[in-house]
Amino acid sequence: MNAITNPSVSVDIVVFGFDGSTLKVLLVERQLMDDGSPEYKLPGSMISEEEDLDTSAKNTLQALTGLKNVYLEQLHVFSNPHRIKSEEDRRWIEATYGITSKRIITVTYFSLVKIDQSVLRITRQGKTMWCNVQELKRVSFDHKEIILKGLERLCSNLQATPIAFELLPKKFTIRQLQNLYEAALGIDIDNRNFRKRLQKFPFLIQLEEKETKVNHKPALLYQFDKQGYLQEQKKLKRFRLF
Amino acid sequence: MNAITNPSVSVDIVVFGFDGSTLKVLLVERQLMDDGSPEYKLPGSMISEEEDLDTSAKNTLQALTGLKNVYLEQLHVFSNPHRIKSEEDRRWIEATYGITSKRIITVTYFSLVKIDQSVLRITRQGKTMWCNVQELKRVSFDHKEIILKGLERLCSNLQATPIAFELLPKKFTIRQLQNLYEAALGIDIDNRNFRKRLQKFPFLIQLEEKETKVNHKPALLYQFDKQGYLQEQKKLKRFRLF
DNA sequence: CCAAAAGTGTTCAGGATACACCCATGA
DNA sequence: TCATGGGTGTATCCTGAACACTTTTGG
Repeated sequence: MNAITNPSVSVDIVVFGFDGSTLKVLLVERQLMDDGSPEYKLPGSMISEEEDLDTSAKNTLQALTGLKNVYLEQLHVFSNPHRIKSEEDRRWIEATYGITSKRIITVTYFSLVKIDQSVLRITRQGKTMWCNVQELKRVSFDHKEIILKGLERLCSNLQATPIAFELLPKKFTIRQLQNLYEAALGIDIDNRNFRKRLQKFPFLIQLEEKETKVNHKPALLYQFDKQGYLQEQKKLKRFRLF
Repeated sequence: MNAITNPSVSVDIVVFGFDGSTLKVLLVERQLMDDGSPEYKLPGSMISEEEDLDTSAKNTLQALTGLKNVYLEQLHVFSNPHRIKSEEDRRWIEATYGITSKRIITVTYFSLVKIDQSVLRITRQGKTMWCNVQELKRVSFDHKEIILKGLERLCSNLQATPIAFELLPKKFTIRQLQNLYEAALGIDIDNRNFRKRLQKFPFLIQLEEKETKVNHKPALLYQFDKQGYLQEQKKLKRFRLF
């Protein structure tokens, strides 16, 4: 990171991904001093004095995971003066950033990525891991609380905006979209009614292509017309996908 | 404010009030050095190292305006390294807080109060003013941008949660509630349909009392059953008021 | 008795839900 | 030819929108 570091403010990013059936969150390995057992935390870092926080979050994410051009929005500020509890956490911060300040305020970000082969290659290079959201165990600091806040945001955004397409591959099937809603919101959706609803959403482009190599009737592939959506969105009312 | 001040983080609070027909935002006077002409800003201050930010916001609001026990939630972080532009602003900050740091990150809060006689008495003691949201002129720093963010939040909260009652007096009429929605969202609502919708909302208590001293048919007064709502809210689905 | 806002019901169109069978492909 | 998930239509219910007149009070 460049130039002067602000010793009391950090950014942490909750990155969600979807592999077609389950929701994942991206964690990075934290080197522990004592025993060698690995522990995981959210990607994050102290901020530079010369960047706004959106930029800090973007740069941090790229530095730690190689991800860029991903969806990113501010989530919440966590500021409890005692949010860094353990001696171990304190020592890790000192060793990593040379900072001994007792109190660090973290501004958290909410991010979504399409998990495809290139993303898997990139994220495997760093010491990162895609963890199933249902099976989170130990995460460092108060990062579990932050992830829960991210999940809330995911649910409300899924219902208010066409954010789902940030999690799906460019070309996707209706079933994948439905699986995403079902997994994230924890609900069952009637497939026929879901398709009917999608017919009224004007920014889904049906492609000529179909799935291949599946041993059942291959599904048609679709694409989200993001350009069209961004243009119309200002003028028109809100389009709800679900 | 007590103890150590963090020189790079502040809180600013957007307080909305409703006088029965128009939406207001609370501003405090800023003493200018040069000419004596008053300028207004949002209530806010630098933070103490010993408080979480919710507490800082609460205390700041009480210190500057006398308001307490009001609705308060985190709004957004404004962090542009050049958000403090003018020399005048810089000098004001140095004179007020003794801080010369170039960059201040502000964590903003969204707040709602019921404007009644006692609130008017309290807020008139400080150098504060309730400004009509439609008629905002000069406000200091980037506070206009912050107020606009607050307005967005107000609109989405009004549609998602029963937050309207934080802006109305304890006992209110249906018409006041409708006026609030119309003013904040900038829409017209059919009164009959509005009343029908309210009948399905289980936490409105119709009182025996009526308006007095109006030279037309007096309206029945209602109260929001906040206790009941808070209890049921967890178990049940979301109640949408509008 | 007049002015002003309160309060009240019905009709209609569009959206949400529930539900069962045939189709295309790989193995 | 079988197993697997893809894709389709209809009937019913519910919700939201449009719309006009009578009632109660103060002056």
